[in-house]
Amino acid sequence: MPSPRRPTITDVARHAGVSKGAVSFALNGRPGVADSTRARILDSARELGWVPDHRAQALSRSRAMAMGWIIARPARLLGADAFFPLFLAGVETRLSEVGRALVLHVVEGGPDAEAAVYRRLAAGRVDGVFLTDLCANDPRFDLVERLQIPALAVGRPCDPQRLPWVGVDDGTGALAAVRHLVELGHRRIAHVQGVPGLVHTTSRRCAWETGLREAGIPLGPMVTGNFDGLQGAEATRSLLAWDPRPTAIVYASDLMAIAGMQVLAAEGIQVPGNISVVGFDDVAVARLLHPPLTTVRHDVMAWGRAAASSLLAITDGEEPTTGWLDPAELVIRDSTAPPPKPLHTITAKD
Amino acid sequence: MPSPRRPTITDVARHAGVSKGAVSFALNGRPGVADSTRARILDSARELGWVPDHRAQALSRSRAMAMGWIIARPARLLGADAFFPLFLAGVETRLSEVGRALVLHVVEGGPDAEAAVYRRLAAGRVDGVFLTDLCANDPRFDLVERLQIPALAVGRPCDPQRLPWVGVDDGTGALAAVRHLVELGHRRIAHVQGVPGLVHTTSRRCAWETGLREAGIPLGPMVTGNFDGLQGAEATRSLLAWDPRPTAIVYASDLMAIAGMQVLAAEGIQVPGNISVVGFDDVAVARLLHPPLTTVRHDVMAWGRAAASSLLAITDGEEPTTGWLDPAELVIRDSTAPPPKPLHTITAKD
DNA sequence: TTGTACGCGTTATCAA
DNA sequence: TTGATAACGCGTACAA
Repeated sequence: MPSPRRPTITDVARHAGVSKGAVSFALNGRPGVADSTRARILDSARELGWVPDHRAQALSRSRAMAMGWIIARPARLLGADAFFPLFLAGVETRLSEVGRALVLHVVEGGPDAEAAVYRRLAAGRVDGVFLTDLCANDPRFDLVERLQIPALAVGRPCDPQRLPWVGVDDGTGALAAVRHLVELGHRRIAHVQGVPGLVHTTSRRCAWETGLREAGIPLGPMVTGNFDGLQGAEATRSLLAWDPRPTAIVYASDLMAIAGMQVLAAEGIQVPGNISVVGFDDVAVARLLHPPLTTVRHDVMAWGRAAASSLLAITDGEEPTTGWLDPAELVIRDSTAPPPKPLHTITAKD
Repeated sequence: MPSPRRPTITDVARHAGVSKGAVSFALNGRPGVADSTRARILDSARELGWVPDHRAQALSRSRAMAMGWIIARPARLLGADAFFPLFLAGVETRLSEVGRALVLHVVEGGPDAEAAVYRRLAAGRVDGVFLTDLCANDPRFDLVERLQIPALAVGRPCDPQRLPWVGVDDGTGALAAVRHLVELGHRRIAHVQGVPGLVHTTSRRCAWETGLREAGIPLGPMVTGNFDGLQGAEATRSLLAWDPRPTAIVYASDLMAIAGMQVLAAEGIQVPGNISVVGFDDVAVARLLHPPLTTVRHDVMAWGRAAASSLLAITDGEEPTTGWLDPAELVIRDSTAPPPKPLHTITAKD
């Protein structure tokens, strides 16, 4: 059996008795082809089972029909990341609608390795890139400019003029969390922040500070966690050593909060009876915990969709939508409650 | 400022004073070019900052230099999936090593929409595809054959002759879980299975049945869950209504187990005091729960790496590694313990 | 509508 | 052995 070579546009042209150009016009729905001819061409294409060759199309259109996302992070951490799969799902659904693919790269090994991947992608592999995990003085801003590759920042860059961006204001949600705790009567509210340097770590911490300040509460203890939850456990233990001990802890991620709750449970500290806990992300298990976790939700899939739309606009030469999407919002469940003692120390019942 | 057009191979050739062909030979490290000439060409390329255009390379080599992974599942579920991010990370690290990209598609909307995406990818967008979420009589086997696109099954297909495959034997781990419970003295061991039809759902359930049979225990109650954890809660409630009530539950996923534990906690049932719980996957939070979850771990990243290696071999015309990787293994933590009552009801001191 | 040059790297052919 | 030349892959776009 001879290997049935995939039909090319030439085969379709011959079959329909027209030229290559006519086929191209007909299939891209452009004027200049008589209706009857167009119908004949479409029939031929269907009959032969012709599908445009992606490589040829990419070359002649000078477009890769794909977007790139480079994640510079130890691959193992992706398993514990709340943002990654949902953002990806959002991006993907949007790109699929217009026949674009997502080219994904996970790169470990420092800025040089990362830059090398950007260079590879810029050489016609993708039409644009998403920049996630923004940090202060992000070197990728220079990089994409030098590489002349369209880019979209996911989150608000420190210099928002430099690049189009789409962000979810997580500060609003974090502030709502602190206000919620203040309303419940908490005066000693600690914070476990995320990886230092990332803009969302900063924005969440600043929101926490703002919340305390507007309530006239001195800044409470703050410790630093990281991507996985393990640091959340350690951070929690160090907070418990504080004197006076915090009555509430605002974590920068659900995973750290979950790890923290385990430490509290192991120490015999009731949540929310003795200490209130707030997470961030609203991961799938958050509502399944005991107690269900009060947390801050952001619609990450919608974020992904919006980011994809913006990047598509950029690469298509249109004006991209840029700025904030719906802000993150507080989801109150059962891990927050009034603090154990009436208010402050004045009722020195201790 | 004139837009500094990216240099082409012709520019390099002119700069080095040789022909296009010579440049191509030199840069691909092939014989037929004098060492001095080769060095001159490489210098020119470096000086001009030339990087081969991916689109042109793909067209002339008739290779996309990318692999495809089509996930036919509601995008929203990716956020709660334990397999997806880790498998992806494993695939990605391997593909990156050889300069290949991963083209990802999430598709909702039934078999037709799915088939359409395979057709698109087969038209030169990728060189091969991963087939995950295998099910009995999987229609994709015919599809990839008809499309003549190299494919690798992730997991053991029902007909393992049909396609190269790489799997992790989760039955071994599930069986170990049941044996562990039997050794602890459990005689009423329930199972919450995953999405019906998937091969791993079947293999886990069969392992549970085998474990019970070899212990001489009649098959206990079994209920069906799904991808997200919510069904795990409902399933657990229905198991609690069983009489006599199970003393242990083996869940087909950690997420369902976590949801189940919340139900148990809400009902005032101690874990593991009253009921033992076993999960599956060993997600990041499993060890962070209270109590830490006994579960079955499979190295999903290694699975991804191995799958990528096999698919690369296939597309490179080599003999792919196929078959089982290291089996899943039981991780005993604190959610399992002897049942509350001595043995059965008869105290049959076998 | 047709014919054909073009995009750009690869490779077969052939001359030196 | 070295290297130039030209055909090739396949869809697009413009002149005719």
